[in-house]
Amino acid sequence: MTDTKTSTSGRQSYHHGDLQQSLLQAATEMIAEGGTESLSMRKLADRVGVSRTAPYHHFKDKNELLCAIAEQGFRRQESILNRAREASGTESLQAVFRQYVLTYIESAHQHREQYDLMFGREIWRNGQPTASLQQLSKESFQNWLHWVTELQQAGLLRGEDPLRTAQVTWATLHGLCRLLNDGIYTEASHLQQMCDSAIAMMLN
Amino acid sequence: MTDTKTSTSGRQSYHHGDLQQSLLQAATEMIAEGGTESLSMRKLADRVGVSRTAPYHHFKDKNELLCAIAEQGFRRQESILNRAREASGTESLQAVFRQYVLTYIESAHQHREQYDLMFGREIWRNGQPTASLQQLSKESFQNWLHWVTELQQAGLLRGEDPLRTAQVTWATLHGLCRLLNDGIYTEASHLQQMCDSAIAMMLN
DNA sequence: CAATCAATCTTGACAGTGTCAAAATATCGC
DNA sequence: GCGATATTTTGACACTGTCAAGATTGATTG
Repeated sequence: MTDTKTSTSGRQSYHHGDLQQSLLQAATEMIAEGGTESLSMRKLADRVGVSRTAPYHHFKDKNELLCAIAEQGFRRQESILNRAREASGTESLQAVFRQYVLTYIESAHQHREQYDLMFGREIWRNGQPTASLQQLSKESFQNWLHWVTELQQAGLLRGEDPLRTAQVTWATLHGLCRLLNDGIYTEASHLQQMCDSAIAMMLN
Repeated sequence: MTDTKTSTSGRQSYHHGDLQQSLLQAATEMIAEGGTESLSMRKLADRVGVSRTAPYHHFKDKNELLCAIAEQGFRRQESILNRAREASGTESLQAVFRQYVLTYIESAHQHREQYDLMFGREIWRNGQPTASLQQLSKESFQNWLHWVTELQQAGLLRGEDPLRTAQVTWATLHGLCRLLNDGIYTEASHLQQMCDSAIAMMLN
């Protein structure tokens, strides 16, 4: 009768047509608005216009849904890092590095709730990270490790053991993100200054 | 009739006698065992041997209870820092600083769940931090800032603006704690190496 | 086209949660 | 001993995640 199926707007047939994708999108929005805690499976189902338990045919768990959303975040991070590494030929390494740090933290701040989800206890402690999420996050760090190794060899970054250096520098970025996101001890307005201070600490 | 009141062991009278303290203690234990999420007001009441809503006469909220527990954590941190600063006269500054970093991270790891509570979203984002908790955490950072300023003046730490330096160095510590606690990208067995790597980055 | 089958969605149900209101009980100041 | 006050309890409500069983549809065959 009416147009339904893959159309993202009109749904009144029994089968939604594209529930999985709609769920992901709506859930991402809800998390962005009010954090993981404001996302309940029931409200989500309501928002998409479907019954409470319908989502369970596309995601085994709430946990699995959250993992899927976290994965998207890791993919965004990956693309940010890749863009930076690609630009490494054109500009000065230090400028590229600084830009990356800024972009990383700004992106984490812009998608703060998703960032919290990516590294928060909700997934990594309470729930269980999906196999694919684990792999993705591992690859993400491997990417960082590779770049840090290069930057070290180029004489830009301090430190000896590349692995330790990668861990510590990343911990610094991560710590800053968390502090900014949670508003502890820091204010968002000081972002640039703190970044520069952090970079100065890491540089050779 | 029977001995009750302030006695911490025997309770069978209507009035518990020392509920507030017992609640705090039991809640701390439960959190240490299974994290914030495994602590429910009802289970807590059960554990202390009291009815579901009794705790609400001593803590307005679950939030307030959590804040009280977080406060204890801040007090422990404060004493760790104070001990370090007191020892600054006897030993070499660098050795004292290294010892502090190690102790901080080890303590955060030992009381990981409480540490997550102290800086996690549960309190600082979902709930609302108590006025006293806010003050305590602010003082905690002020303490750190003071020491960092001293260490900078003594030529031990890098950086220019003491505030930025304090923020960034602390973010590094905090980031390491979180990674260790959540087991992301790091293993607890590398703790010492990572600490030394981090310290090398901060030193002048 | 008709019949079967698998995918998809819904309704009903259960145990668990935080927390409010009203009632019960004990302790303390007089 | 009596009344005020502090403390604890029972009942109730709305909300959560998720399981089991039934209803509805679209796809696949004969």
